[in-house]
Amino acid sequence: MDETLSPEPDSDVSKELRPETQSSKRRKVAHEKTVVTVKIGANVGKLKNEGPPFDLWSWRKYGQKPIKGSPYPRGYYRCSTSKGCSAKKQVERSKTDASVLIITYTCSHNHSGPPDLNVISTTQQEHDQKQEQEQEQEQEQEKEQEQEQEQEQEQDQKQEQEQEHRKLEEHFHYIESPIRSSQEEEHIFIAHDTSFGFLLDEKQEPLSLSYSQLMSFSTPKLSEENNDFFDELEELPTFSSFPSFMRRTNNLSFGIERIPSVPS
DNA sequence: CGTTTTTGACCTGCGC
DNA sequence: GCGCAGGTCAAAAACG
Repeated sequence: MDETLSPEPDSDVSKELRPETQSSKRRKVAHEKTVVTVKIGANVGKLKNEGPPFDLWSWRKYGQKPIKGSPYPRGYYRCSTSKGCSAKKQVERSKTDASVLIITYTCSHNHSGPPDLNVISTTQQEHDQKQEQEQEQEQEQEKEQEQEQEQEQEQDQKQEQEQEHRKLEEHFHYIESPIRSSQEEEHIFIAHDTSFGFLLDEKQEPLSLSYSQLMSFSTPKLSEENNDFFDELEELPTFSSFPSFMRRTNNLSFGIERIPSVPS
């Protein structure tokens, strides 16, 4: 409003704009910071706009900024499930690996959790194994991408729905590893997935995490063909589109039929 | 019509 | 003290 347009030199003005005094803690103190690294396959490109709402939360995008050193911009999302919810998340692509999405969650939800969430706890064994697998997969990532691009067109959607189930369990790994980049608690969830764009089935069994983790875990989805697409546009996909369908239907059956409107 | 996305501008924190 | 980068807000546009 006026304040924004004509900010007075006085520092008081800024406070009026942000009654929550977040201005001071905005950068310094981030309540709970959870970093989620999601590895996605090229398959995701299929479901252009809708990925599986892992977290089942509704996110509203409120900003986007190009990040220094990264070819991809960072998207800022806010929880729209509840008005007073201060949960936020930042979604950006790894500068080195376009197939890796880095989602940073801040603050927790004030309201009750999403409808259905199955709980699974990742064991340390998995944790270790995943880390090793991760490294291997990273190397294979490039190969996979090429292969997937071809396969994705051939694969049948119906089959995917069934296969997804298994794939999720096999390929989707969430690794929680505490990292100390700051004083806050940070966890890294690394999700290896070669075909995730369907876990939101009615079954909802595939994606399972400890509730507290899932609480802030969301699944972004790529749009379009991915790499090329982003390379050109240099922008992140907006995975926050699922809120709309979420609210309307219970079964979360989003448009698998949705065909990427990518110019052939 | 209501909600969400987009986009530019503004503000704050940090480093030099 | 200045400049840079990141983060948020708000108005307009787009979409369902």
